Amino acid sequence: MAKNCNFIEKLRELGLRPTKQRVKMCEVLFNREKTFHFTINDLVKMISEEMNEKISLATVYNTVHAFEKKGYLKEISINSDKSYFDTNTSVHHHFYDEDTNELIDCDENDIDPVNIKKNITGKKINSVEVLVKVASDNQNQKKFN
Amino acid sequence: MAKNCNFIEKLRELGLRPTKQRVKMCEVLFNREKTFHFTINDLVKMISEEMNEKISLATVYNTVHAFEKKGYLKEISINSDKSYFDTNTSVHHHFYDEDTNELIDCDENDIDPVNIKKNITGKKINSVEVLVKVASDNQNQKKFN
DNA sequence: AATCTACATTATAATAATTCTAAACTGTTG
DNA sequence: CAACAGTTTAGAATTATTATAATGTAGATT
Repeated sequence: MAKNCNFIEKLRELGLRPTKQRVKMCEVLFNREKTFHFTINDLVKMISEEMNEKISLATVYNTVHAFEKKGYLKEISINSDKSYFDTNTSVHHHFYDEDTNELIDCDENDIDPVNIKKNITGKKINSVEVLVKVASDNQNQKKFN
Repeated sequence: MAKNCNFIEKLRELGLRPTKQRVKMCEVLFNREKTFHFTINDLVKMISEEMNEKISLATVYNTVHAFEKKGYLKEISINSDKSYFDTNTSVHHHFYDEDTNELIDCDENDIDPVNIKKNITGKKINSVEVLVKVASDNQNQKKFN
């Protein structure tokens, strides 16, 4: 991504008022070489450490959800007590390391395209997500009957 | 599943003491024709309505997690504020209707097996979950730059 | 059958993530 | 620059889940 992006313009295009807080958050989230995953808590920490700024928790929630709704962030489903977000909004899948709670992007070549043969009538497919959980020790699963 | 299963025996085999509460929960969860999905809240409601019984919320959590650890329940990842569990512990995937918040089992034939070509070194794959999100209106996703 | 003990259950408190609220603030439009 | 609608904010409220500590109970031991 080019340096000094005009996030103000970008936000305006989206119909989001380019407030000080939103521009700061754009810088933290999108002014990077690589995409990354974060929780709300991570993000608050990044804002305060990298930008030396304090943005109210409620605003961080609001803004993350606004960006998500516009399609610039993706929420990732993990069995967890917290939500993970991803600045990589392209179609891709994840490994989740259950030992370290680490979330790792799958490369395009890591998983073959998922072939969905049936659809729900009257519904469109919004997303197809594969989550591969890995760990050092394997627990096996049985049926009750 | 056969009627009047001896859940007491089953629990003992698992190294779980067959307490009154656990047997009741087995009846609610496993004494059925079809597998199903539930949240903790759903389950508490089922216990009180179907069994006319009150089991402490903490016990419900404890027992669900005990059954999960033994492999008789599976937790399902959805972008959500609550955890969903599944009495169907076989490998299968899900449709999630974002309009109604309904979770629907994929049939074996709905989705081709997912081919994972790379693995994380030193880690075993514990599970592969596909979640297909569907909805009436489709929101498109873009990149920020 | 009474007793013992480790494991379970319980009500309640504590914690944690997220959303709500209502007042103060600020881009934008005219 | 005045007005207004959309935003931010601190803090309260809500919701899901876990911890605590006292009480209860299944199963073994006497």
